[in-house]
Parts: sequence; C-alpha cells; structure tokens
Amino acid sequence: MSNDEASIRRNISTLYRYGQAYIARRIESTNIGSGQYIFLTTLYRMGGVSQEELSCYLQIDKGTTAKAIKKLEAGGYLVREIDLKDKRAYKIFLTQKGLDLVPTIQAEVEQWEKLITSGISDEEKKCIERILHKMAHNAHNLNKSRGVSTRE
Amino acid sequence: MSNDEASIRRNISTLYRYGQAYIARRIESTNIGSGQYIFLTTLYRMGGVSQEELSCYLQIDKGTTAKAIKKLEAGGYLVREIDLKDKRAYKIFLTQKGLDLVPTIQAEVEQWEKLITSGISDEEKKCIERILHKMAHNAHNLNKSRGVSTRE
DNA sequence: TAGTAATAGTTGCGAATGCAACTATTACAC
DNA sequence: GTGTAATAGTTGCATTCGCAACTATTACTA
Repeated sequence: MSNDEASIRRNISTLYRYGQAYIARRIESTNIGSGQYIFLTTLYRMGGVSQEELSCYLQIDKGTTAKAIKKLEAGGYLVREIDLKDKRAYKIFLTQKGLDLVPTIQAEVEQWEKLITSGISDEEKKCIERILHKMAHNAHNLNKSRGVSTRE
Repeated sequence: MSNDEASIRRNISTLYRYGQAYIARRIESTNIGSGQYIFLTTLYRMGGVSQEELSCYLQIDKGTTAKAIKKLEAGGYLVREIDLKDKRAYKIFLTQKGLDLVPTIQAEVEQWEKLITSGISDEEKKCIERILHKMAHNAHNLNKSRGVSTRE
C-alpha cells in the first residue's frame, strides 16, 4: 500500500489526461477538439447510425454525444437525416470534409499509441489490449447493474 | 476498418470516466468529489509536502491541485502551513477529520479495482500494473520533452 | 547589490463530461 | 383507440481539468 505508483486507477488517469491533451494539440489546426474526434473516427466505420447507437457503442453519455455531434455538424463534418422509420432519431453521415479528415486523425491516434507503447513488446501490447478491454467491459457491466431497477 | 474495441485509448477513456463516476457515487455522502480524493490518499502517505510536490507526483496541473486543495481545506480535511524555509510554499497536513476519512476512501478505491479486475488472474494483474505504469511514464516523458524545446 | 530567472501558488477561462429534467415520438398494454 | 411506458434527442447545471496570465518569493548572475 505504501507505493501507489503501480495503481491501475492512477495510471489510467494519467494516460487519459495526457492522451486527451496530446490529441487536442495535434489536431488544434482543425476546429475539432479532443471530445469530438472519437465520433468522427467511429462514424467513418459505422455511417448512418443514430446518436443513441453512438453513445451505446462508445459508452458515452447521450448528452455528451449530442453536444459533440452538434459541434461537428456546425463545422460541416457530418450531416443528420431524420430516420423515417423512427422520427425521434437521426441517421448520421460524414460529409466529404469529414471523410477527408479522418485519416489525419487516425494517424495522430496511432502515433499516440505508438509513443506510449514505446519499449513495450508486441506480446505485451496484445496482453494489455486484451486486459484493458476486459476491465472496460467489467466497468460497463457494473454500471448497467446499478440503479436502474426496472431492468436487467 | 479494424475492430476498434481493443483500442488502448478507448478503453482507457472508458475506464477513467466510469472510475470517476464510481468513486463520486461511493463517497457522495461526504462533500468530497472525485477530483479531490486522490489528494487525501496521497497526503495520507506523504504529509507535509507542498502543492508543487503533489502536482509533480500525481502529474496533475498545479492549477487543478490548487482548486482541489482549496476545497479540502474549506471542508476541514487538511491545513496548510507556510513553509518558513520558502515562504512561497505551503506544507500540507491532513487534519484528524481527513485522517479518519482516508481508510473509507481507500476501501472504495480498492473495491473499484477489485470489481474491474474481476476474472483477471493475479499474474495478469501484475502484468497490467507494470505496463500501465510504463505507458504513463512514456506519456509523462513525452509531455516533458515538449515544452522545453522552442520548436514545433 | 541590482536586476533578471525561476519557482509556488492563485485565478479566470474554456473544454469535456455526466446527470437530470425536459420534449417529441414510438411501443405496448387494455 | 386511450393512456402509460419506453426511447431519441436537447439543454442547463455542476464538476473536473489544463492552460495561461498573474502575484509573491527565492535564486542566480553580472
């Protein structure tokens, strides 16, 4: 207990905060912030989804999603079409401007991962990817089983 | 394309956000938020340090530290004494109220780590602790080498 | 010793985020 | 069908956080 530097939670915090700052700096020439790029890269692979689906997939609050999508739409990076099968929802598509930007962003994200995994073997990288995914999954399940008493 | 769900950065983000929310819920009966508890637990082990030392050790911006310490002082969890050897700095100590609360917070943090590492072997846990620490270290060095140079 | 650097801390600003309350639409009872 | 519950999205509020500009003190240097 004396040495806290191996704490999972503390290193997660450091990596998250530094990662956000890194991406923000690297794409600051666009008007896209660290809170929006993840939606662009996700929509690149999953065009036509709704905000609800984005929120669920990325495990991000739907209010946060709404604000990010709003900014990206204002910036001309995506468009929203009302889903005619469910008029509450939108179907979201990247514009050409959005599509053009994604490779740049992806390169920055890959560069970040490369930098922080410097000195870490491919095997260890596989290991950490697998375990991080499992931990995130645990965290998500934990959250689901909380509070909402009517379901699950 | 490539499945993005193993992305280090995405799972780090999920774990950070869910972790913050978990701790906030678990200690909401106190008036301590998820942005302050880390200072309490750190001061428990390192009493008498300055805000600068806290910022450096936790790798948190000194402005953020100042605000957290201010709240904790207002709540009566710690006191600040001017360092007579350097009148710019304070030496920070937990009060009895602060000391009494730390075990409760530590228990919640340990419970969180236990919950998210459910189904993960001790060996894997050691592995992830070591690699996360290394990645956080890389991130920190990256940040250091940025500001020093004048270019970019 | 005077003048400049660096350092410790504070504060204001803005971004990212979650939560809760709200509207509008859809789904499901009956 | 009517009424209630669930769902998609919006918005306001509060918290966390980093950055930059600022003050006060200390360290360094010429």
